[in-house]
Amino acid sequence: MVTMRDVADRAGVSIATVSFLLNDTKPVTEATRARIEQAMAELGYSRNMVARALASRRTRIIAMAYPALDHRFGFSAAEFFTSAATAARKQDYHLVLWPVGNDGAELHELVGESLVDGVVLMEVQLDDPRVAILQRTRTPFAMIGRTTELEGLSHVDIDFDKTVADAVAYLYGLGHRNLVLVAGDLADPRFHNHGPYVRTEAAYRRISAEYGLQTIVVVSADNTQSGQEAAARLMRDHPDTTAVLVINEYAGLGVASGLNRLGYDVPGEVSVLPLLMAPETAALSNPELTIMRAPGPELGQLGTEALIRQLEGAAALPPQLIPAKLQPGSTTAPPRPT
Amino acid sequence: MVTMRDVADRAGVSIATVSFLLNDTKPVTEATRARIEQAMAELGYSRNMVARALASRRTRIIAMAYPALDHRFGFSAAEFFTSAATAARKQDYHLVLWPVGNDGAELHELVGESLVDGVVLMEVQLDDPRVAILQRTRTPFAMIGRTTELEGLSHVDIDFDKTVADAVAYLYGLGHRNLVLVAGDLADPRFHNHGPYVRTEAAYRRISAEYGLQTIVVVSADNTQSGQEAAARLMRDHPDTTAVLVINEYAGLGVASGLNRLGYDVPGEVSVLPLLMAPETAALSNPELTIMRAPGPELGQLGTEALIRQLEGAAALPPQLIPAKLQPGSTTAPPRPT
DNA sequence: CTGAAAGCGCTTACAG
DNA sequence: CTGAAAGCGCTTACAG
Repeated sequence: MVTMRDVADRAGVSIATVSFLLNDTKPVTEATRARIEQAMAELGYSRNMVARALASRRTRIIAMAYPALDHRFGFSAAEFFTSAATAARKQDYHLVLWPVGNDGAELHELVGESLVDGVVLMEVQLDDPRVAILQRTRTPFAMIGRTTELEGLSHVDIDFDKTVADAVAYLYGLGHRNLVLVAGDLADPRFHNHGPYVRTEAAYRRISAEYGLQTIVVVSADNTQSGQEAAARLMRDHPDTTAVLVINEYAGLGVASGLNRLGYDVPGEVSVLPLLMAPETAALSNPELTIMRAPGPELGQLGTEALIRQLEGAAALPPQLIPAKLQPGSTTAPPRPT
Repeated sequence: MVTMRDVADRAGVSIATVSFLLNDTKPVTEATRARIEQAMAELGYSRNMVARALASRRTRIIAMAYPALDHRFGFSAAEFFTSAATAARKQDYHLVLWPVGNDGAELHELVGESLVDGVVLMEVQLDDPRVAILQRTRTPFAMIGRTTELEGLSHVDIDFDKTVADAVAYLYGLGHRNLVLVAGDLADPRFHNHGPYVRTEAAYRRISAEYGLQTIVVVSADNTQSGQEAAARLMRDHPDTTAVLVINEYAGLGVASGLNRLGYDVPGEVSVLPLLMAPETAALSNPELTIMRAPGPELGQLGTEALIRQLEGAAALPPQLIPAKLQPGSTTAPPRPT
């Protein structure tokens, strides 16, 4: 392995000067810069991150903590990760995906090892035990999602209110008056405090009332099968339904295919509009779903940037809420005239 | 931060003894063990991985290099990653997911930093430029997949021959004689040397000939849309078809839904059997697909274990090939009697 | 603008 | 079985 010592010797300088140049921490004359750069090129030097981390007490590694056991890692999670990794790399950080349990045991182990400078927390619950661990160990972190208590916590999240408002406005504008929300299952212990479920459903109840619409909510777990069953249930109990909004990504696929197999024309008879879906998931459906496109890439980037600002001691950005945006597909249309 | 020094002082021993205990590298008497363990507990000590890495010249970090740009990260990749991370943790290693380009630029940067002890390479191409980089830099690595040249390279892969043989035997046993393979698109530059495409198609051509069957192959990209188009094309050109095998995961979804929307009864008229699919993908289809379940978890585990054996200097295991296994669903049945 | 030196928190021969 | 000490490859006051 070629070290800074080797470079310094060949360039005829001290290792301090090499370090100053590499980190751009002190000015170096053009002449010595040239000698050092030539030496590095000739020797094929590259800096040892481990030694740098030990000496500087900064590893420049950020962990994205993902509750792998409780949440499947699908297209949406991949979007988060990819955009976060890109954002980190731009600022000379490495972002790694770290599977952790929701209870925080692995997370505690991870931050104890001094291996990461900070943590981006995904799939934050309203009362997330992982937050307490990070606070107690004074680990810098940013949340994608929100706990109930937010005092001073760096976070970004989906703007559920605006997402639902835009979705309802869109369907209302098409002429729909008989809407149904297929919500998440808060009775499932893994999701009993799941912010997106709670906030989306609350927003829907408020907004549908504002429009003077009947508020009908049916529940589905996040899988195709359950979405299909929800579709059957809701058409049985509410046969006048002309448009369905769906919170869960995979339930959304199931609602669309379930309506199809029940013989309903989508969107001729019933429109389907998932509220938080990745485009790659939407493309799995046939016809391709009209969706409120989940802002995964934006959130991954903003969450990472918020964390890095903390790490660099810059002023914190105010929390940002990003709405999902309408992405046209083939599952929404005006209701059939009666 | 509480260091080994603090623990040693409190326990009245030297830091060397603490280290010997922690690493189990030298015997320690029961009495001192107890004192050290108590001191660690009282102080809440946890070892600094960075210092350990620098001193031992081993970071105990393994990177799983994933070509994020060229391959979407879906359920199959998530299976690899999760099982590999679990296997690594069992042996006191950390496995991190590292997005890299297929050309190897980021990979070169990564291994130059001395941040990882080794690399698990996913989505290996038949002539993968990343392999040369790892060899040149003498970085230990294991491949999930195979290059053409395999001399001395640690690898695990799918047993494509057995997978196809089992799939054809199963359909043949049900009575099918008019099979079609929906293969991958080798004309796509991102996949022109994609081992799974090449090997699966070759296996199919050989095996269908052995059964005395007509060998019919149509091509599809790996998305739902393309799979649907392939379904339409193959039923138009080969209306006698009673069973379809599909290489690509998302094309498999499209073939099934495409047949449905063309009015074919699946599996009454046409059986559909994807050759390499994750169960979570199969569950997205309706009815749920019968699949050859891709051995993602096994490969992730075996690839990681193979790498760790290298890192620990243990004798290499022979390369292992794991077949996909039939997982019953609702898209295969005997052909309709004619 | 550059350098000598201490130090980051461990591991590991070496000695006893 | 235990310890003193060198060293891993850097960064960073401090001094000039």
